[in-house]
Amino acid sequence: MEGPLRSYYMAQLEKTYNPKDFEDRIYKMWMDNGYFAPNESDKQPFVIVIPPPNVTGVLHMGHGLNNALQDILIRYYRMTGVPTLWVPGTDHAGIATQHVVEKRLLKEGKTRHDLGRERFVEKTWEVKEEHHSIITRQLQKIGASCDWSRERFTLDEGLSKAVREVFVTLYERGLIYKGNYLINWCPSCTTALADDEVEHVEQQGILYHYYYPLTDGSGRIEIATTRPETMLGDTAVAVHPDDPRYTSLIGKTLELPLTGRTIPIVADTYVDMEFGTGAVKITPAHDPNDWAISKRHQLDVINILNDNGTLNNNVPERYQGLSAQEARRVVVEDLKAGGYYKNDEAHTHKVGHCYRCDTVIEPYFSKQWFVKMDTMAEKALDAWKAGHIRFYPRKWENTYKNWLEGIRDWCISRQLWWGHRIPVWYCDDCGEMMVMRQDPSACSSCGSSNIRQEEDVLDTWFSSWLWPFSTLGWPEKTADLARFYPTSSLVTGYDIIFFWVARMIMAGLEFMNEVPFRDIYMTGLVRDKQGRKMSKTLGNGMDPLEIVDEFGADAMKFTLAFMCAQGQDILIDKESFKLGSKFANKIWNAARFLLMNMEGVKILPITDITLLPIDRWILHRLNEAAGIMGQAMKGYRFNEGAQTGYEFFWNDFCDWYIEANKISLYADDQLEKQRSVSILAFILEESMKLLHPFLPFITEEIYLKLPRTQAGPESVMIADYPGYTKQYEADDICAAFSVVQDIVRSVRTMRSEFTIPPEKKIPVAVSFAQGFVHKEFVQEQEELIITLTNASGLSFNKDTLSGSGAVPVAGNGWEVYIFVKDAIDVTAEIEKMEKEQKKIEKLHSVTVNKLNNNQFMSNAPEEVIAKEMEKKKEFEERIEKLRGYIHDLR
RNA sequence: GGGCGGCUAGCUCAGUUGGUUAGAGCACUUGCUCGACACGCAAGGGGUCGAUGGUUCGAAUCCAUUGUCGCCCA
Repeated sequence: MEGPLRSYYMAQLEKTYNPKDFEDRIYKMWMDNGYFAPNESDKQPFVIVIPPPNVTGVLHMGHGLNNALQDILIRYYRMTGVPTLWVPGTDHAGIATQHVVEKRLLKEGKTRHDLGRERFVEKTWEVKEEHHSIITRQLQKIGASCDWSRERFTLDEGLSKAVREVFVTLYERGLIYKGNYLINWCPSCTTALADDEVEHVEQQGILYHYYYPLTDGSGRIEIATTRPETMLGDTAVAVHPDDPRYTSLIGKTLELPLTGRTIPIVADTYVDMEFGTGAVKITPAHDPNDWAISKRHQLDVINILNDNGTLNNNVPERYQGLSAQEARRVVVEDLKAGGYYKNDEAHTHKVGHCYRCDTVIEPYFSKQWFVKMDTMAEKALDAWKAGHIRFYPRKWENTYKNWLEGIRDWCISRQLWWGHRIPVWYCDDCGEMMVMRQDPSACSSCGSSNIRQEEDVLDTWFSSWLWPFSTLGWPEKTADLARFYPTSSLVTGYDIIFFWVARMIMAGLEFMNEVPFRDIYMTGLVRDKQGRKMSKTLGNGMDPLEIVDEFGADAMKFTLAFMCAQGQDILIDKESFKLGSKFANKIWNAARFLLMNMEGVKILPITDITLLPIDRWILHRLNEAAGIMGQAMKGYRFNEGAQTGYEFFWNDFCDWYIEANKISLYADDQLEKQRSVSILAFILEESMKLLHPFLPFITEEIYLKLPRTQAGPESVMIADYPGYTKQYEADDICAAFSVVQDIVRSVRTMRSEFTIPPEKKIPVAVSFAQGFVHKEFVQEQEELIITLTNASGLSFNKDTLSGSGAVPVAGNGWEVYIFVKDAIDVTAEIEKMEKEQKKIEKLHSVTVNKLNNNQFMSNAPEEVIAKEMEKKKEFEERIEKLRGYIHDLR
C-alpha cells in the first residue's frame, strides 16, 4: 500500500473548482480499492452501525447531517490506523412501506385484499428492491464511507432469524405475553401502535356538558367530555372521594341515556375536582385513564368500535356502523332530544395522532402481543448508572432516565402484512398455542396438521432494537460479532431515544450481556431559518442531493459540521451551504497555485529541508490545529473541528504563510524556491489529511495529484492522521511571529485609513522598547514586513522618519511609523488618538484597581496576577506613547 | 401538571472546568481586476451577553427569582 515517493510533479488542476468532475470518480476509486473495509490491525476497532433509513423513503437533510457526522468520525478514526467499520443498512419500515405499496395499488383501483397476503408481500419486496438502490446511491453521493459488503436489511434472512430467536427467547423467559388491553389504534393504518408512536397535538375542540339521571330519581349528575359518542361505552361515572358535592352519591347508580343501561358512581382519587364538573364518565375500552380506573373498581369493559373506527354492535342499533364523527353528531342530537343536554364550550386539548399518517388515534380494546419491560429497563438504567454508556450532550441522560423509570409494556403486534410474522401457531383442533424457532408442520400437542400461524406481524422497532448485533451476524457466533461488538458510537437524532436508543441498550444487555455502544451522540434537528421542522406539508424540506448537485458533497458535509453545535438544532437554508462551497473553492485555488509553482521542481523530503522561523511557525500552527482536532473528535465537537481546520487553512496557511512564501517563489534563487515549494507541499499534504474527514472528495483529489514529501499510501483516506507532536512545538516563535503580524496589520490599517493606494510604496519604521524580547526576530523579518505592507523601505530607527507626516502606532513593546506626508488630517488624527488613549486609560484603571485590591492579590492565582501586572505595564507604556504622539502632532 | 433547552453583533450561531480588550459565518461600510482564488484580497463599523437580585477579589459563564420562545413527557 505504500506508494513510491513521487518527487517530480506534472499534474495541474482545472481553473475552477467543480466537484462534479471528480466526486463520483473518487468514490468509485475508494470502493474499487476496498478502502471502506476495516483493516487487519489488532488494535481496538472503531465501529458505528448506521441508523437504518426507511428503505422506501428518501434521504432528507436530517439524514444528510446524521451521515455526514458519522462519516467524519469514521474517516477520522480510520486515519488514526485503528480497524474501522461503518455498517450500512436499511429498515423495512412496516407501516410506511405498506402505505407506499397500497397507494400504488389504489391507483389501479385495488386494495391489498384484492391481491391477498402472499402476492401483496411479493409486490412489496419488488418495491423495496427498487427503492433500495435509491437510498444507497444517495448515501454514496454524499460520500458515506460505509462498508457496503456488510450491508444489511431488517427483513433479510439473517436479521429475521435474529428477530425470531429473540421473540421465542423472550417468550420462554416469560417476557412476552398476549392479552386484551387498551392500545392505540390507527383507524387509517388499521393497526395497533406503541405508546410512543402516538403524537399528541394540541387542538381546538368542544367540551360537551350533559346529564346522567340518578336511577332513584333523586336528581342528576352533570358530566363534561370532549368525546360524547364514547358515552355509549360508559360503564361508570367517577368522582373524587373528597368532593363534598358528590360524597352522598357514591355507591348510587345512574341511568345511562340512549342505552337503557345502569352504571355505578365510583370514587377515585384520580379525578380532578377542578376540571369540568368534577364528575368523569368512565369508558374503559376507549380511554387509557378510564381503563386504569376500571381495573381498580372491577368495572365492565365495553368495546364499541370496529377495527375501521366505526361503531360495532355493542351499541344500540341506531348507532351501529356510524363513524366516530357521525356518531358524535347523532348522539348529541339524541341527548338534546331526550332533555339530557346542557351546553357546550370551546376547549383546547391534546389529541393523539398517528406518527406515520397523522390520523386521530382511537384508544381501542383488543388482543395484542406485549413485551414486559420492567426488568430490561432496570438493567438499562443500571448500565447508565455504572457509566457504561454516555450521552453527548449529557442532558439527554435525563430523558433516558425518566423514560426508563416510567417504562410501560411495549405493544409489539401490528395488524399489517409487511414485516416479521409473529412465530406463533394455533391448533384449530386442540387449541394449543406454539411459539416456535422452526415452522411447525403439525400441532406439538395433538399432532393435528390443522394449524395456522398468527396473522399479526411485529413492530419494525422489534427488529431495529437488535441492529447493533444482528447486523454482525447474531444469533450465529460470527467473527464479526466477536471482533466488532460492542460498537463504539451511535449517532442519531434525539427524537428516537425511546423508539430506538433505549431499546437497543435493553436488547444488547438482554442478549449480549453488554451495552451495544459506549457513546451516544444526539444530533440536533435540521430546521429552516424560521426554526420550523422541515416537513413535506410545509414544503420547506431540503433534498441533500440537490445541495450536493449545486454545491458539492464536500460543501454540504463541511457546512453541516461547521454549524453543528452540540445540543443545538441546526437552522439552515440553501444559502448556508455557500460557507462550505467557498471554503472548498479556497482550498482548490490554494492547491492550484501551489501545484503551478511545483511544476518542474524536484520536491525535497521534509526531513531534508532547512526550516526558517516562519516554517517553524506554520508547523507549530498545524501541530496545534491537529491537537485541537483530536480533542474535538474525541469529544464529538464537530463544529470545533471544522472551525479549527477552516481557520488554520484559510487564515494561517493561505493568508500568511503562502503570501509570505511568495517572496521565495518569485525569487531568482532556485535553491530557495525549491526549499520553499517543498515545505509548502508538505504543509498542503498535511492539510489535506487534516481536512479529509470534513471534505473527503476535494482533499483526495488534491492529494492524488500532489508530490509526496514523505512515505505514505496512495490515498489520503488511509493516510496517517496528523497528531500533536512535541517536535513541532515553537511557542517562542509563535509569539514573535504574532508581533510581526501586528506590525503588518497596523501598517495596513493606517494605509487604509489614509486611503493610500495599495500599489503606492511608503516608508515604514519600527522601534522597540528597551530589552524587547522579540526585537531580533522582527528585525530578521525585514523583507517579509516590507512585502506584506508594500513598504518602500523598513528602518529600525524611527528618527529616519521623524518630522512632519510620520504617523505612529503603539504596540506592546514596539512602535511602528509610516510616512504619509500631507495626507494627515491633524485634528482627526489627534481625535482618534485621544479616543484610543481614553479606551486604554479605562482598561488601565480596571487593572490598577484589581492590583490594589488585597483580596484579589491574596485570592487570585499567581498567573492571573502576573498577567494583570503585565497588562498594567503595557497599558502605561501605550498611554505614555500616545501622549507623546498627540504632543508631537500639536 | 412534571422535565429539558434557547435567549450573546442586523441575521444564524460559537464561547470546555468562572480570570481575553466577548468570537465566527453571513450581511453592512471603505479601498482593491497586485502574476491561486471577486466563491477573492486588505481594512472597518456594530454587542452594558433577556431582566432582577445574589455568591465571588473577579460572572456571558455559578445560584435564586422572573420574562419570553420552543421541545419532550403526563
